[in-house]
Amino acid sequence: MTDFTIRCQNCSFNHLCIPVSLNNTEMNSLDEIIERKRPLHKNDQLTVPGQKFTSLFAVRSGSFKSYITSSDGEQQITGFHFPGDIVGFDGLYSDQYQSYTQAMETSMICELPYEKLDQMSAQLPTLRREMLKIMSTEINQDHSMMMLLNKRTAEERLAHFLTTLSDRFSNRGFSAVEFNLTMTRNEIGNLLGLTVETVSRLLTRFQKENIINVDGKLIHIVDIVGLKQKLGDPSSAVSCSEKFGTHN
Amino acid sequence: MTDFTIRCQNCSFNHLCIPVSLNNTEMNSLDEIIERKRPLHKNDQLTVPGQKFTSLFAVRSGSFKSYITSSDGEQQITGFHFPGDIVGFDGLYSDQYQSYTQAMETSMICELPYEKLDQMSAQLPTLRREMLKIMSTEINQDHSMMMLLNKRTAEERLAHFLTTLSDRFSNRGFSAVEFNLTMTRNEIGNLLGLTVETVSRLLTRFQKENIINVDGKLIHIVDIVGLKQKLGDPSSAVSCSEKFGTHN
DNA sequence: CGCCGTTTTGAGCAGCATCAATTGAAGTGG
DNA sequence: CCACTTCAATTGATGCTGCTCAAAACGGCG
Repeated sequence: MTDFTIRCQNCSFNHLCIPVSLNNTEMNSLDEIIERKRPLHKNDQLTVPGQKFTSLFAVRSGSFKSYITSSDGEQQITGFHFPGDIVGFDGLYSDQYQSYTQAMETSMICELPYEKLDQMSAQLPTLRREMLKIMSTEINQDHSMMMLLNKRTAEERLAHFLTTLSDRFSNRGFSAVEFNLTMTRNEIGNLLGLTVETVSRLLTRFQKENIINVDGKLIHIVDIVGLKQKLGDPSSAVSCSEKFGTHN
Repeated sequence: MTDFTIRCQNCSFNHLCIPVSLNNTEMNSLDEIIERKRPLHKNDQLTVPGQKFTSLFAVRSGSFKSYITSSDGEQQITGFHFPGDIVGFDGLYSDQYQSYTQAMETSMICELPYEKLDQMSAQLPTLRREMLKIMSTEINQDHSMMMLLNKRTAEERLAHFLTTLSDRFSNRGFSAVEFNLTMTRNEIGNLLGLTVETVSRLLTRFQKENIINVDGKLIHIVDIVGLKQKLGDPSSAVSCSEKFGTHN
């Protein structure tokens, strides 16, 4: 597809992405099979349940949410995705994607056709291993999430969410203390098993406690230590870091 | 190791296990690398967090629970495992298992040394694909679990749990309507984000409503239709079937 | 400017947790 | 083999966290 002259080599998120464990030669082979497509706009669907599984996708810019739905119309967000994240693993199960993956803003993706990826992985042990590793990470994150949902209070959940976002942005070279939420309060609540009202109330509470500053979608973390004290659990298995954007 | 003259070929759970998509030749190669070890006893740990990742494990008989712990001592059960289930995928992430996997009764396992499995998978596309597929299933199940925990009432959660157990036993050739719980009420509650008391109260309520019969650990499902009516969600993405024993 | 989706704030309520006590079952050792 | 200990399960009384319902303020966009 259109190239846009982007290569894994000079991608600023390659340390988070599939290439992380590949050497230069391997990265070049990977580059060969990647299709870089035109941007998606806000609310565009990258995958939809039932759609034939063909590819994994790496987020190049922007942000996505993944969610599943139940037959009675309930919606459950399973993760938010930022640059470097891989999505689409849910599709391997039955050769059909199981989730919606929707752009939360104008975003770009790298498409990794699975057949080619699979063939490459037969030759490259590191690639083979890396894919399993990413899926394993996802599984561990989901397990941490189960603990968060079952054992933590609303306050602890939101504190986890904010510190995790902070970590993720930091990993990507963005500010760890000031960032824009691309998701609504409603979506945050959906992920965390809380209502909008509770999320809103907690954000204002945190602000009153001089832990954060909230200006609409803009979050400024004033007292990161105070925020971390609100985590029920100082450090869980997979640290919940990178959790809130589970590869789906 | 001691052989016990069990082979995948004649294992009554091979339709649920890794061999499901392999042909006879492939299954034989797999058999070559499997180590069948002596039985584990109740409460024995198959894996422990931090332990070096070496193998995946297939449950051959008995049952296991997997759980993670947080630094403040909280424990979160992430799944129950029955014959044919594969456990250990959590270890790929950092070359160390992340969870405890503990026998709930006297149980047998097949050990699949990962290095050998990986080498085999370079040659066998079906095996390669199958491993990813199993992990993908696990991820989808975990996502269903998130919806269950975030959106369903206590009653709906327990109804889900019971129907899922029923399905899983049925898949394994056991009775779908009468089975023994190998886990305690406490462990059920832990998985479902409920307290022991709530689980106990609900079981007695279901019994009063003539939906099930409870005699200690022995559950008899009297009215499967009535039970399914209690599910908030008649059919979710991965049906939550096979969910409650997530491969960890 | 006016509309609509999002966010905030308040008041009241309920589902499930917590605390407490009893019973039952299982395992242990004398 | 039985007494004792320990753990699991049941049942009741009470309370709290976070949900529900409602309404107003805000903000982006055509």
